[in-house]
Amino acid sequence: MTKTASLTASRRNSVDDIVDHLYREITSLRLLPGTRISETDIASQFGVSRQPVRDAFRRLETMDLILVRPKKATEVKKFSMRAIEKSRFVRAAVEAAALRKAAELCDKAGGFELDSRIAMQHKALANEDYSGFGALDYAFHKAICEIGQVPFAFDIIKEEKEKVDRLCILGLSKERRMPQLIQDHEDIAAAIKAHDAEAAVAAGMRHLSRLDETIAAIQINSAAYFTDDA
Amino acid sequence: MTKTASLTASRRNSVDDIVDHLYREITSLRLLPGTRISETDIASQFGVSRQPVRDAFRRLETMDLILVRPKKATEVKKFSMRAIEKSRFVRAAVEAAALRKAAELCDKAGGFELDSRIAMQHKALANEDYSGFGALDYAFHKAICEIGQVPFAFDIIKEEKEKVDRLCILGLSKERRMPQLIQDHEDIAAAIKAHDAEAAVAAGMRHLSRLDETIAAIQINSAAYFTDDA
DNA sequence: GTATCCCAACTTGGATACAAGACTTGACTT
DNA sequence: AAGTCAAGTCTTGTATCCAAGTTGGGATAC
Repeated sequence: MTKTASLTASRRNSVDDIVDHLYREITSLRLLPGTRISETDIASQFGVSRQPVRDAFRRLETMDLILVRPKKATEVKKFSMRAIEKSRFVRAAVEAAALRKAAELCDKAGGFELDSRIAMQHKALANEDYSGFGALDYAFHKAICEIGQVPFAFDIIKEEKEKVDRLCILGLSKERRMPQLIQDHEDIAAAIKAHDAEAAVAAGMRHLSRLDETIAAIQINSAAYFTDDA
Repeated sequence: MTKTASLTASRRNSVDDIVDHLYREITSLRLLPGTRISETDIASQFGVSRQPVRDAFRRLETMDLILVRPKKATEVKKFSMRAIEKSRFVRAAVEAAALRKAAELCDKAGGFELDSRIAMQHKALANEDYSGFGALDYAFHKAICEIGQVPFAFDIIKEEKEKVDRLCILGLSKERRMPQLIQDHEDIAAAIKAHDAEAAVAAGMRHLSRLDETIAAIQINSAAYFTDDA
């Protein structure tokens, strides 16, 4: 989650619990876009009054996860292609910048780090551990940011990635895409190790573009979960 | 503040009014970082109960503008160099991507657009209209995004720019920097019109780096408004 | 049988009362 | 005179009540 994690740690009250719970429910798609949720329902689920739930709703609202329609109802926000394109653009820009830095600054230890992460991905593929691949994918991109000495870049990538990950649950299973994604990672790692910034960026953008196809397919198959804004 | 108190609470969503008001107060630095604000105080200022103010606080909290310390107090959040660096990185990455696209796609009309905006900036400089320069600066960067056909890129640039603008009020007056900034804009426009992406990015990064000096100076002179996190 | 209209039940928004933690200030003790 | 402890007053957190608007269903008229 975006917030200041270190500070919220000392603030474990019921509001945070409700926010966390609904955040997970929504991002995991257990609560589908368009689902109506009621303050009183959530309140009784947690055994508290409406007040903490209201606070939680305000936070989720500014996080753009729910849509509060006064006097009518509150529902899980639908996907917006406009928001997705914006998110994709940010991620592409940040990832490109991180890749350039990584290609410039990568040393032997960095190269080894990338290789070992890719090896773990191969192992996950061999073990058919599809659910664990997500974390390995995150770790790979995080390693790139660290090699490029732009650790905060991963914060942004993570934020944007999470937004889209929710969407991708609707798509095909990962197992078919995994070999392709690992191959992309190998291309990226090779370019970084060769200090070839442009090749690294090109490989990174190719990697990202896989997502576009997936999203396009989902948009067609699950049109009901999308707003018709753009 | 007192003049609009009862009027703004007319028939609009009072929560939005409170958020807007506090947002302006904070970003304009009329409310300095560290200033304590109380739910009951704001409530009586607006002539409403604590409830709408609480809702507003939740929104401002997720916007990272205030820090709510339960049972203690709520205060205007201080500047964090970590957050500023992150913001700078995002902006640099997005701006670089927009500049590359703009250099690729710029046509005659786009070049004219850039030139005319720069001409307006020269005029503002001649008229010593320092306060109006800010809007012209925004417009220039927005034009770049539009030429590059990435309109949402400006949304992000604007967001990040606003965060830092609050800080820059503490710095030196713009009048000394204006000629330099306009010169930067001319370099950027020339590179875009020449379809030289790398030169455009280089000029854009040089433009952004001016901010670093300003911020460094402010950090020293106004250390009280900064957290000591980074 | 169908269409229309009204009312009841649902939703969130706002106000108020009370609870609980933290800081301040004062008096009391040493 | 100085240190310590406790009460008071500040803060935000929570519960509950009422207001206002929308929706859907049931009853009634045709």
